[in-house]
Amino acid sequence: MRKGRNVIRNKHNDICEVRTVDKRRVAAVRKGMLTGEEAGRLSETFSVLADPTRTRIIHALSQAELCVCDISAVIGVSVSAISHQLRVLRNMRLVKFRKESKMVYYSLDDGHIETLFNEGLKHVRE
Amino acid sequence: MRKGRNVIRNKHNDICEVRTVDKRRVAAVRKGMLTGEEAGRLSETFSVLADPTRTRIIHALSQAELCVCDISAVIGVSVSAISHQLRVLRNMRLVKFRKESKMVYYSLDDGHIETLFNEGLKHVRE
DNA sequence: TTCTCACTTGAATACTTGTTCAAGTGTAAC
DNA sequence: GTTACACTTGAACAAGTATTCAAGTGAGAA
Repeated sequence: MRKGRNVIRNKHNDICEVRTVDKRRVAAVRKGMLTGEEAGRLSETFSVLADPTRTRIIHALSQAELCVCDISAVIGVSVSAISHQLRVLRNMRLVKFRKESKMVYYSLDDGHIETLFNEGLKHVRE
Repeated sequence: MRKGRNVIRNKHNDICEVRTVDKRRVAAVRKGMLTGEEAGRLSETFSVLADPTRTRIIHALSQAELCVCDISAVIGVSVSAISHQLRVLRNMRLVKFRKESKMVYYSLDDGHIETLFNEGLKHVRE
């Protein structure tokens, strides 16, 4: 049985437009809810894989350690664009690199992201 | 042993700036590479979870079937914004809905996405 | 030293995206 | 009929992002 509608107030103490329909259910779900910070970090993690260039970089590096220009050749995107994306991946500590004279070799530095990638691939391939 | 640098040509038959360093490795990786379409669908899938509002909606719906205004109340985002995001989730067939008079009840319609969500959460919580 | 090469970086541009606001739909109550 | 309500939708705006281009770095070859 559904409870009556209730007007609630937000933190600014304004009249809140939101009306809850099922107070009990809302309270229960809200209790188990992600914190704003958790939701933020979670979506940030998924954002890394939300770009086709980055997914392809990660996929390529899951197969072999590669230098920047070889990643560029494999994926068919300019060296500059790859370098920019590698910086994103570096900042998130998802790849590591090794310098050998002029060359810079990149490889994956996070097992989780590979798991996530493969889980996503499974979903796409049904 | 590193092979010599090679200038390759792209599909437009222009001289391509990209030089491969290790032809064999590049060829091998390229062979197992994702197609452009696969990479696109993969990153599209991850894009769904790349927004905190959507991750919270999915998390909420993984706990209970909820109407729009209750989702709004749980998450603390306007009904309109929630509705827009629900459309995205509907278009990707990740949620289903059920109408009961004036109310619309949403619930998850894809087990894969819950798996992906939980895998991501595991990563975030270490 | 000078030159080339592999890569990085900053600025600019074009594109995408999330939220708000206002208007609109359809159902139920009055 | 009118009103209230739950939700949807389109337009507009702001914020974020991926790529390109040009310049810069630093290591090794000449």
